[in-house]
Amino acid sequence: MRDLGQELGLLGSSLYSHIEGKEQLLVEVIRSGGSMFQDLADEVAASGGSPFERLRRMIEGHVAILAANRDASATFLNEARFLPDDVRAEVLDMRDRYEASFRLLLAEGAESGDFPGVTDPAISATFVLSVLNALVRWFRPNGRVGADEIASRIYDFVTEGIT
Amino acid sequence: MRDLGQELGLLGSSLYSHIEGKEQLLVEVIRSGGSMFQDLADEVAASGGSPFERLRRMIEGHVAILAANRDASATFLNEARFLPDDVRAEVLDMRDRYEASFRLLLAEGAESGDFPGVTDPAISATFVLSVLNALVRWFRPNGRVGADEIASRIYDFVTEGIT
DNA sequence: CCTACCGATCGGTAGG
DNA sequence: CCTACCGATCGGTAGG
Repeated sequence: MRDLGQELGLLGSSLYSHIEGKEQLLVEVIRSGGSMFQDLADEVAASGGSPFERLRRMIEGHVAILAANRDASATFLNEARFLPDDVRAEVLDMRDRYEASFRLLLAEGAESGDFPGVTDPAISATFVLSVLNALVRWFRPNGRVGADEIASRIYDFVTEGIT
Repeated sequence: MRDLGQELGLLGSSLYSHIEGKEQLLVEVIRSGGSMFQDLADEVAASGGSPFERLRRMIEGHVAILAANRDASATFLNEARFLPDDVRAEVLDMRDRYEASFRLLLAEGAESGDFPGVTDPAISATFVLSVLNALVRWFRPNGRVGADEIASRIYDFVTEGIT
C-alpha cells in the first residue's frame, strides 16, 4: 500500500480515505480483467460464423486483450487464489464460463467435422487456453513478433500443429 | 520458516542450526527441479531417432517429470524471480538451455521436412512448452485423465492440431 | 491528506 | 533444539 501511495504522490495510509482496503483493489482489478475476456466470448458467440471463423476471432481477441492489458490479465489469471472464499468462487466461475465457451466451440467443430482432432473438447480447450494464456509470461510490446502476427501463428498452431 | 519447522516438529528458529537461510532452501529446490528437465533433454538428444520420435520422448518425459514432481516443477517454473541476481541468472540459463533443446529439435524437423508447420522454431518451441508447462496448473494425480494419456494427447495436439 | 501510531508477522540471531 | 529476543515490514486506524 505504501508503494501504491507513492505512485500517487501520497502516503500509504492516505489511500484509506479513498478505498476500503487492499483486498477491494485486488478484487476490482481481477473483475475488470475477467470481464474483458467474458465480453469477447459473448460477442463471438453472438456473431455467428463457422467454427473456424469463430475460433480465429476468439484467438485474435484474446491476444489483443492480453497484449493491451498485460497487468490486469496476469492478475486475473494468477492472483485469484489470494481472494477470500466468496469472491474467489466468483472469479473462478468467470474463468470456467470463459473456458466453457472454448469447449462449446470446439465441440461444435468436432461434431460438424471441422475439428476432427478434437476427441475430448475439455482437454482441447485446455490446450488452446494454455497457449493463449502463456502469453502473459512472454509477450513484450515492441518484441520481435507483434501481437497480430502472434495471433495468426497461434491460430495456425492450434489448427494444424507443427505438421 | 515457522511453517517449515512445524512440519518437522520443531520451531522455525531451530532450522537455522541446519540450514543457512530461507533463500538457500529455495535455490536448492529450484536447481533440483531444473536439473530433472535438463537431464531429460540430454538423454533424448543422445539417444537419437527421428525428430518425431525424439519429440514424443521429450513430451512423455516432460509430462512424467512434472506429474511426479509437481511442487518442485512449479517452483522451478514460477519462483525464479525471487532469487538474488546471480542465482536467478543461473536458473534462467537452465530454462533457456532446456527451451533451446526444443528449438533445435523443431528446427531439425523443419529442415528434414517432418515439421513443415515450423517456420519459426523459437515461437513453435514456446507454443509446445506453453502446453507442457501449463500442466503444473491443472494436472491432478487421480484426475480424470492419467499422465500417460495426457502425454499422448499433447503429442497429437502439437503435431496435428485440432484438424 | 498527514502525523503518529498499533498489532501481527517475518527472517534471523545470541546464548545456552 | 529451545528461550528470548531483534529490527523490518505490513495492512490499517484515530485524530486532526
